Amino acid sequence: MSQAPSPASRGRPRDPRTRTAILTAARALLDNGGLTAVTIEAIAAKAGVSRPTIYRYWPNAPAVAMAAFLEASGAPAAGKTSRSPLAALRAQLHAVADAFAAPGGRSVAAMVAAAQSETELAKAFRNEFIARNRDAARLMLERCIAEQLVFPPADIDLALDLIFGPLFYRLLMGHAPITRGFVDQLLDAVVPAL
Amino acid sequence: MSQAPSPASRGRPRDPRTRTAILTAARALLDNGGLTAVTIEAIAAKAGVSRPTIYRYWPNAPAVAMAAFLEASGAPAAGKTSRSPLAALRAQLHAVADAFAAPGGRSVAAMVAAAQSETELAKAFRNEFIARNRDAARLMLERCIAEQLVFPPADIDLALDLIFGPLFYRLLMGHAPITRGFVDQLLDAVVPAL
Amino acid sequence: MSQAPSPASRGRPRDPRTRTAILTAARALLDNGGLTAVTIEAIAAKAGVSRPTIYRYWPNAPAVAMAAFLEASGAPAAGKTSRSPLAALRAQLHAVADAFAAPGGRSVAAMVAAAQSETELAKAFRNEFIARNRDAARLMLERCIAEQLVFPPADIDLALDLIFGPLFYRLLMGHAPITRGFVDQLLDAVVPAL
Amino acid sequence: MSQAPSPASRGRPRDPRTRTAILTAARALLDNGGLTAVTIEAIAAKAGVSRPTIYRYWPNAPAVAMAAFLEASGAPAAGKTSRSPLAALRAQLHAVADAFAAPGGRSVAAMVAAAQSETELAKAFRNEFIARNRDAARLMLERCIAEQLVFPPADIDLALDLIFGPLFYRLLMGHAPITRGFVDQLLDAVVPAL
DNA sequence: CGGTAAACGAGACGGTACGTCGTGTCTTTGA
DNA sequence: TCAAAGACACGACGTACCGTCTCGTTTACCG
Repeated sequence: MSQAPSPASRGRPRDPRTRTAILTAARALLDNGGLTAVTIEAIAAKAGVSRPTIYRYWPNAPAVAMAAFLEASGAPAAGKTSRSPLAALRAQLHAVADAFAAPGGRSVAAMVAAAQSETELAKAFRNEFIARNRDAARLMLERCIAEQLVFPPADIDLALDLIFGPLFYRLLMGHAPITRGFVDQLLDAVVPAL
Repeated sequence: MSQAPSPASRGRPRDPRTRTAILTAARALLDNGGLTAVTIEAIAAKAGVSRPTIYRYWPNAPAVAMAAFLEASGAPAAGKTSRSPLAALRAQLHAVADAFAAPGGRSVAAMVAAAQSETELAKAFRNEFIARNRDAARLMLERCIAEQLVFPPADIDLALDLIFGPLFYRLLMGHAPITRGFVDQLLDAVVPAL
Repeated sequence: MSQAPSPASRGRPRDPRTRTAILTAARALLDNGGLTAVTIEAIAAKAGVSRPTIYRYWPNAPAVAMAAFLEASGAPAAGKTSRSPLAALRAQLHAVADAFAAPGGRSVAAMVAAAQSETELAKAFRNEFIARNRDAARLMLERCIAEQLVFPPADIDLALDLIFGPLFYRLLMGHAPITRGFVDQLLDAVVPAL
Repeated sequence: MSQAPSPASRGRPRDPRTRTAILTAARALLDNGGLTAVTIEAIAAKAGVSRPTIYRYWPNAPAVAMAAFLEASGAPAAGKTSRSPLAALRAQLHAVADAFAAPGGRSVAAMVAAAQSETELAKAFRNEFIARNRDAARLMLERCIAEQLVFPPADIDLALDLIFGPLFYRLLMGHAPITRGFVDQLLDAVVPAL
């Protein structure tokens, strides 16, 4: 009966604990059980939240899983700037390798899989997780170039593909383990190629 | 009361058309709709076969999909031996790139995804599809080494990871297209690194 | 600590248009779609009113429907006193028959149905709608008796049951139409029986 | 792979206990709780049957309730033929009155209500329950006429409306109890009117 | 005239039930 | 013995309303 031109929030505000509870539950389910365990039903039960509430936040189960995954996989530990950029890059990739090798690494693979069926998820995964890793590595590479530790490559994106490609390849195929030694070999082979 | 227990087949033999019909239907569903479209229900309807029959051949839907995929992705076209092994390797990878870029490439990604949740599928995919590609490439590489076209690398499997990794990386992330130019750049960077 | 609970209104008075809007919307939904279409959600949307507001007026959806129905089914048109009371009674029942036969008649049936599950509604329906019709007819009957047009029946309530019973029976069972001819036959049979 | 022109049943036959279990559970829920208690969920739980199974038999909850009701309200006890047909009619109506007055009478009202929203249910209720009662009464009436106990009425269906209408009217409105005395009064008024 | 109390809209939230889909198993009949 | 048809329990889906609540805003009255 009266108008409602309020610019900012209208209605009852969302309880911030709801969102957190959902994502925490989803993350836990993802870590055990993998992607198929992340059902709306299970999340609702574990988070103590009703199913419709989850749908108020995300459109379906994989979307929740992706959100939980991205939230959890925060910013990659920033390489210490004190070290040489080449050492920093190596350290950074070691961190990625560790993450992939750890039980949580299965989640990464699961999210890659999930991103195959829905464009929205693919975009989110690419723009958040993938871009995050690439950007960090790109920064290091550019510092190396600036300090003339490596020869400027024709295409820095190709260089990033050369570095990350084999890592994900091993993660997803599982034909060989992802060790620190593997990362070292990888860098030793790629860096001179630039 | 019962006669000779014929050592081989007992009772009504399996109609070979059944198996074919199932795989054909599964393949069709995989190509449109992707992995989620490959349901036992849909296969049964499309193949004109009952659901229990499918279960008599495979344990679940992803397994049928994988079988259909592997059956369809036959042996990679053998590189002409007349050419230089390096050119043959390049030609082979061009073929892979073409396959990945084609609509069927989505199926490859789908199967990678499917292989994440079940060990059995992962093994099948690795031992058939991945190994097939790697073995073909390994053969070429070894010929190159034999003809002293490339320096013998410390680890030939690492070399294969360097080659195939970026290809799958692009396929699965979709952050950049998989062109023949990309393959050429890739080889130009990797080969001298060996 | 708390002062006089001012007997009359405190705070902002209710906007009279709110009540009207809700009842109008409920009535419209009742007429199409029937009772199941009368949901709080739909009323709120149609009336441009928030859901809690409706609950401030009535406890649940059927109650709103009943209120809307009773409000709409105003007093039965008073029979002209100039005519003979018997003719007036007949005219009155013709009006009821017309109302039942009209599309709005479905609402009557719907409210009978609604009254089955909740005592409160049953009481309201009985005391308002049923009583209204019975009282009007009783008045006419008593006039007939006073004017010695009919023999004084033992039980006037039974007489009313004899008159209204078949009408509602046909309305609710739908095994035969409710025509004016039916009303005439009904009266012709019942009146001499008294 | 082969055609299926088998005339009789194909596939696994329905377990007859399933149907019974569902109807029994529905009937129990209907008797306590009324129509709103008859939810597919509750039936499934009580009958130890899965929800989809129920949907394989009936399209929705009211339909199950109706089926349960009709199954339970078997044939009306046939009046002893040894008595006079008038006495038999009276006895039959006494039985109906008893049924209406008993707790199960609420179910009858509930089914009348349910029949208001769906044509299919209305038809079933009319053709089974209503017709059953009417036919039994019609038979008695016709015998009375044959034995010249009552004057042949112009319209026997109207006579049935006169008899059953008030009964249902009281059942549904609840403004007065349904006693045997009421039935007697009813007959005493209606029979001479014919 | 300014404080207070209620009306009101918006929307979050936990529930319950819905009707559907797909799964994997089992039980028949028929080839 | 294979195969087709279909019954069945199970689990999850995504949706619709429910009734309650917590806000922010509005509007009257009353001190």
